[in-house]
Amino acid sequence: MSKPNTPDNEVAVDGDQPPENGDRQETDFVLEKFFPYRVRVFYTDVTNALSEVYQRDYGMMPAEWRTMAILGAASGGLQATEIVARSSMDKVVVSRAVKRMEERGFLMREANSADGRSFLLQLSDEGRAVYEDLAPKLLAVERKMLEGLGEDEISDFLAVAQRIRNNLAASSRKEGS
Amino acid sequence: MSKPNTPDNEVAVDGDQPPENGDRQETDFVLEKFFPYRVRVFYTDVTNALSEVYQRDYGMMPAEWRTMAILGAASGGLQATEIVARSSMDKVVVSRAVKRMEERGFLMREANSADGRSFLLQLSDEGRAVYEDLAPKLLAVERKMLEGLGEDEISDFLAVAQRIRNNLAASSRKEGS
DNA sequence: CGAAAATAGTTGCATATGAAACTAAGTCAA
DNA sequence: TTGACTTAGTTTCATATGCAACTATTTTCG
Repeated sequence: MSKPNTPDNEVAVDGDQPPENGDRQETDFVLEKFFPYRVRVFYTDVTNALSEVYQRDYGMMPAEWRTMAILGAASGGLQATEIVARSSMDKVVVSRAVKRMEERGFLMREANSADGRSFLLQLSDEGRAVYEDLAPKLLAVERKMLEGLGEDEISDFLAVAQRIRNNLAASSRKEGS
Repeated sequence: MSKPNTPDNEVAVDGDQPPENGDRQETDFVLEKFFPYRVRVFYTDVTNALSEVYQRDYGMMPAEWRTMAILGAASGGLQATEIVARSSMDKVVVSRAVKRMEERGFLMREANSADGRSFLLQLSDEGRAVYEDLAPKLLAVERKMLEGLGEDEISDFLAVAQRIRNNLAASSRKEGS
């Protein structure tokens, strides 16, 4: 398994019709070898491992946890916009996460005197307690998933991911006239 | 198991952790550096690049494209179960993708004489034409995103991803039973 | 100034999702 | 056989999602 979808120019040889489980290649597309497919499978596992924790312990959704993670690290109040920017989540998603967290008493919204359109968000005491409980657990999950991997392997991995993102950004820029 | 939404553990922050230095800021969580966060950002870009194509050209959803990818590579008819197994998608998702593709004339369902519960699925001529159009385009996207990367870099990347998955599988197995 | 454009955030709508219940068919064992 | 269990696939339901339209402010600039 080195290169994804290596085109080996194989022409379909499909003499008759097998009764079941036919598996002949007509084209050189094989989902299991397709790089994006593997990325998805990988991502699914990673993300499930995390959400299992905050879902199970506090019934939180991904957007809520991410919002909490950002607010937990901040000292003053943040605007929702900053959370959007730093979480790379949709603004609608953030809006709803904030709403739900406020309802649950995890965060407080104060009017922003500097800008009447926005609010300053910060964790409540309860929210902070949840954060202090959850953050170490999630860092433990991270540690566990990276177990046995060297620093360099991890940074290489991230570097490759970044280069791929750059490639994609470049090509979408070319089309997005 | 505990009910959802119910913290089944102490929220209290009692030091069972490494010695602190007086400061109560013990949690050092930075979302932007958190490995799973980066994986998500990466995944989002990769997946968007793909869906942009089949979405734009044929209004297909991810599940439909994946179903098509598997059927396109097969010669005989496949059961939905096989698609579930090979796509790592939920069976409900596959069921609905199949339904929609049938409605659109992309695939055909015949009764399975060997097993009355299931059906044999295969692409219609129209579906195959779409597949033959789409597969090369998506392989091109894959090529583009991997541009400038060596084979070894890619295989290292995938190997790391696999090791992480193994770590996760191992730890969930430990908790599971 | 004040009208147009931009921005923060929310909401409406149409669709996507997955867990669990369900139907139908097959398998197993006595 | 028959009745319990398993499996394939669909449906139901409750919730998640994101685009676009919306309200309410602020900014821009003629």
